[in-house]
Amino acid sequence: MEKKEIAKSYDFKEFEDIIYHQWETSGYFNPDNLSGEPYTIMMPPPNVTGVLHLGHALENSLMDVMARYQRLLGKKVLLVPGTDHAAIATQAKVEKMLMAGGITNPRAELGREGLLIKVREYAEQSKATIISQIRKMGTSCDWSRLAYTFDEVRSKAVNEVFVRMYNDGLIYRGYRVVNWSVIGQSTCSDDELNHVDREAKLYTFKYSQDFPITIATTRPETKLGDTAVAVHPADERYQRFIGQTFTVDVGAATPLEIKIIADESVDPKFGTGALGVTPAHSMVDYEMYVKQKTLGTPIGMVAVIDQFGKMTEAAGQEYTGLSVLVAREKFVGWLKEQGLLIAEEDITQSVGTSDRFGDVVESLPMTQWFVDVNKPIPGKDKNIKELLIEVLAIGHNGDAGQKIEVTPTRYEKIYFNWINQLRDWCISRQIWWGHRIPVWYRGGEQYCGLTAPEGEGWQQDEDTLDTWFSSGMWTFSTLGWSGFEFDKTNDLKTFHPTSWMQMGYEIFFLWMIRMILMSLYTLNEIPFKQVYIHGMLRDASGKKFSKSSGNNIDPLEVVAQYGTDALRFSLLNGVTPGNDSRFYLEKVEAGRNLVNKLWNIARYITSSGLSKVDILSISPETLSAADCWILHQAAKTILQVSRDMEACRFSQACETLRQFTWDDLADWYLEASKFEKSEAKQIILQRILSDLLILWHPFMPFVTEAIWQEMLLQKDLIISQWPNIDDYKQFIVDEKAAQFELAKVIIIAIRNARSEHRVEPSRKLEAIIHATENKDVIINQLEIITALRTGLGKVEFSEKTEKVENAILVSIGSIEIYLIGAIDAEKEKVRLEKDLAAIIKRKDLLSIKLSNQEFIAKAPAAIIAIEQQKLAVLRNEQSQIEAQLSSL
RNA sequence: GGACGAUUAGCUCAGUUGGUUAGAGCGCUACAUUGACAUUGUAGAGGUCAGAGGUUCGAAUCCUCUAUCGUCCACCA
Repeated sequence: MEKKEIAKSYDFKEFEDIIYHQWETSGYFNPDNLSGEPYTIMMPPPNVTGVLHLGHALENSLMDVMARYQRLLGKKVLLVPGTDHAAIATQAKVEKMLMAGGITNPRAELGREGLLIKVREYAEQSKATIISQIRKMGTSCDWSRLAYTFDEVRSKAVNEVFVRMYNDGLIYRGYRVVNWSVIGQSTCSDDELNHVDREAKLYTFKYSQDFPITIATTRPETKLGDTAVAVHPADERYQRFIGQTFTVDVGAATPLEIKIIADESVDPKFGTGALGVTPAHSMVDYEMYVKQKTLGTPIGMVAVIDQFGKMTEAAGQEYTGLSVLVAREKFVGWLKEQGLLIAEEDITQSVGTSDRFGDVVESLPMTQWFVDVNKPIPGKDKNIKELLIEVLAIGHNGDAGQKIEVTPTRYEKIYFNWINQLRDWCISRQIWWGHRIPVWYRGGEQYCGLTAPEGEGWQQDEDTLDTWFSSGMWTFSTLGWSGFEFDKTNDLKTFHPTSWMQMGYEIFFLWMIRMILMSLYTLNEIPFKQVYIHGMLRDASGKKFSKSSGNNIDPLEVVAQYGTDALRFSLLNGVTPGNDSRFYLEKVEAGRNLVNKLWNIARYITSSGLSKVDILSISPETLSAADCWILHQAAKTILQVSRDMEACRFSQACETLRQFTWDDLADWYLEASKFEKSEAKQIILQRILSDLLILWHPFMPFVTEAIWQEMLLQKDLIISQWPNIDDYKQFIVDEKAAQFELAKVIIIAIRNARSEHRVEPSRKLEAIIHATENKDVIINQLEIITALRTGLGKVEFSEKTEKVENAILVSIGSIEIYLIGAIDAEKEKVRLEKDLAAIIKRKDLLSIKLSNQEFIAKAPAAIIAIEQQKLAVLRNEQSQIEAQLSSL
C-alpha cells in the first residue's frame, strides 16, 4: 500500500478549517440526517455586544464535548447555535460608542428609528464575528437551525407568550417602586444591580423640635418625601407613639404627615432604632407601605425625585429642580440652622449600581409591567413560585421524570433559597432596542394583542421587554415554537424538553429560573433535564478577565498559536463543575504536547502499514503478557471514561485518557512492541488506536479526525461508534496482565538501583516481560523475592535472544525479562549483577511494592466487572427516566 | 447578618460517593539523545491533606468547632 509522508508533528493549521468544512457539508451536524434517540442542547446564546471571550470558548467546549459524546453513542444530536440581542447591554454599548464619537445625546439626536439603525448595524456585525468564532472552536452545531432572540420567529414567540400571560392575568401593569438608572433612563431588575461599597455620611436628626423620635439617614433629601417613622413593635422607647400621626414642616410643598408605625424588620439596635419611611424612594420602605395598605392603615407616598435625578415640585419650591446632591446639602444646611441635626458620622454603605450603565440606581415609583409570581396560573392552581420549587424538588406535577437535575447539586440549595425571596419580575425597560411591549393605548383604553387594534388613534407602549423575557423562551423558541398553530412542530415534539443545558453560575438564577418559568407556563414541560453549572475563568493570578483590567485574552489568538484542540483541552482539564479555574498558556502548551503525542503514537503505529485483520481473529492464547495487559488497560479506560462522561466529570475523563495514552500506551506498550514484534501486536495497536481516537474525539475533535482520515484512512469519525469493551473481554487473562504489572515494578526497581549506583545505563535500556508459554504461571511473590534476595538458581543470564540483538535475558521465577539495547552484553551482565545486589539491599522497598502487586494480580477481571456494573447503573437510571417520559 | 464554597507538592489543581503506600500537569534536579515524538525519554527531590477535637477496624474524604480566603443573597435606615 502506498503511504504518503506524514509530518513529524501535528500541524493544526493544515487541518482545522478543512475538517470543519467537511463536517458541515457532511450533514452530520443536522440531526435530520441521524437516527437514534434524540439528544438536545441549546447553546446559551452569546450577547451581540462584541466578540467572544474565553468564557464563551469554555462554554463551546463543554457543550460540544457533550454533543459529540452523545453523537458517538448513536443518538440523534441537536445542538442549536444562536445569539442574544441583549437589549440593555447592546444599546448601552452602542450609545457609549456613539458618545465617544461625538454624539452627546444619541437618543435625542438620532431619535428612536435612527438609534435603532445604529444598534442593528452593530448587532449584525457582532453576530457575524461571533458565528465565525463558534466555527473556529469546532462546535458541532446545526447551522440550519441558527436562531437569534430578536429574529422573526423568536419575536413572534415573545409576543405570543406576552399576550397569553396578559390574558391569564399573570402580566400586569402597576405603579410600583422600581430600580431606575438615571444615566440609562431605564429600569433595572434586582438581578441587574451590582452592589458596591462607598463612603457615606449618616445623619441623625429630628423632623422638628417637638417631634418625639430621632431618626438617622444617609439620604436626607429623600426625607422630604417621608410619610411615616417605623419602629420595632417591641421597642419600649417608642411603643406609646405607634399609631399616632404628626405633622411637620420641613420645607416640602406640603407639611409632612408622619405616622408612627410598627415593623418587625426594624433593628432596634441600629442607629436610633427608628427609621424614616420614604415609600417612594426605597424598596424596603415601599414594602412597608404595601404592608400598611393591606393592614388597612395606609400611609402616604410622595415622590420627591424624578426620573432625571432631580427634585420634584413635591419636594417644595426651594428644592424643585435641584439635583439630589445639591438638595442633600441644602436640606442638611437647613437642619443645622434649625438645630435639628444631632449627629453626622462617616460610614461605609453598600449601594446598588446599574450593571450596564454604572450609575447608582434611584428607587422611584413608576408605572411598569410585571410578571406576577404569586398569582395562581389559571388551570394549574399553582403559582409560578410553587412551580419553580416543584420542578427541582420532586419534578413537575410530582413526576420524577420531569425533575431537573443540577450539577453540582449544591446549587439546588441556593436555588430554593433564592426562589423563596423571589419578587414580581419587572419586565418593562425604557430603552428602544428590544421587543416592544404588545400593548396599545387610546384615551383610557388598553389593548393587548399580537397586532395593533383596528381603529384610529391607538398608541403602542413605548417600552421594550427585559431581555430575559425572550431568552427565557430559548429552549423552545429555537425549535420553531411561535404560537398556537406551531405548537406541535416536529422539532418541538422530538427535541423538547432538551437534554442538557450548561451555564455559568453568574447567570444561574437570572436565566435558569426564567427558562423554567416560561417553559412550564407555555408548554407545561420542563425546559431541560440536566443543568451543568460551570465556574468562571480567571487569569493566571486569579483575577477576573475584564476589559478594564486589560487582561483579556482573545481565544482566536490562542487558537492561532496552539490550535483549537489544545485550547479545548486546557479549558476542560483540571476543571470541576461550579468552580472557577485559572487560564494560563502553560496549560495550553500541555494540551498541545498531548495532541502532538497522540499524532506521533498514530504515526508510529501506522508507519508499517495497516493490517486488515480484526482483533477478534486473534487467538487469546498467543498473546504475551504485554498484549494482555494493554488490552486490559484499554478496556478499563473505556469503562472509566464512559462513566466519567455520564456523570459530566469531563476533567476526570481527560485525565484517565491522558494517563492511558501517554503512560500505558506510549511509554510501556509501544516501547515493548519495538522489540517484541508480532502480528498480533500490530492488530492490537491498530484497534486500540482506533478506539482511542473515538474516546478523544469529543475533547480534541480536529486532531482525532485528521489521524482518522490521514493515517487510518477511514471516514466519518464524528458518527462512528463509542467503543464497547465486549471485544476486549475474551483477551483479559488475570495472570498475564498481572505479570506485566509485576514486570513494570521489577524494571523500575532495576532502574532505581542503576540510578543509585551511578551506573551508566546503556543506551535505551528497556525491558519486557515475556510470559512463559504453555505453562500455568502462578504469580508467587515469595518466589520472586527469594530469587532476588539469593540470586540463586532461578536467576539466569544469557547472552542473546533469537529475537533481538544485544539483549540479555533474565529469568526471574517464571518470568523472563529481556534487557534490550546493551552494547556490550558481558559488561551489562556485570552491571546487572551489581544492580540486583542493590535491589536485594533495598528489599524493604521491593517487598512493599510486590505486596502491592498482590492486589493488582487479583484485580483485572474483577475491576472490569465492577466498572461495567457502575456504568450500567448510570446508564440505566437514565434510560428509566427516558422510558417514563415517553410513556406520558 | 444569612447561605455556599475553598484551604492537598514550589505553582495550578484532581482525588468517582470512607479502604492497602495521597495523584496529575507545569516548574525544579540529574541523566539520556541519529527512526513515532525534544512539542522527547528515564529517574529524582518535594506533602503533618489549614488547625483542634470526634465517629470508625480504617478519615484528605463523614460530624463539631476554630482560622484564613472567596462568592452569592440580604442589608446598615
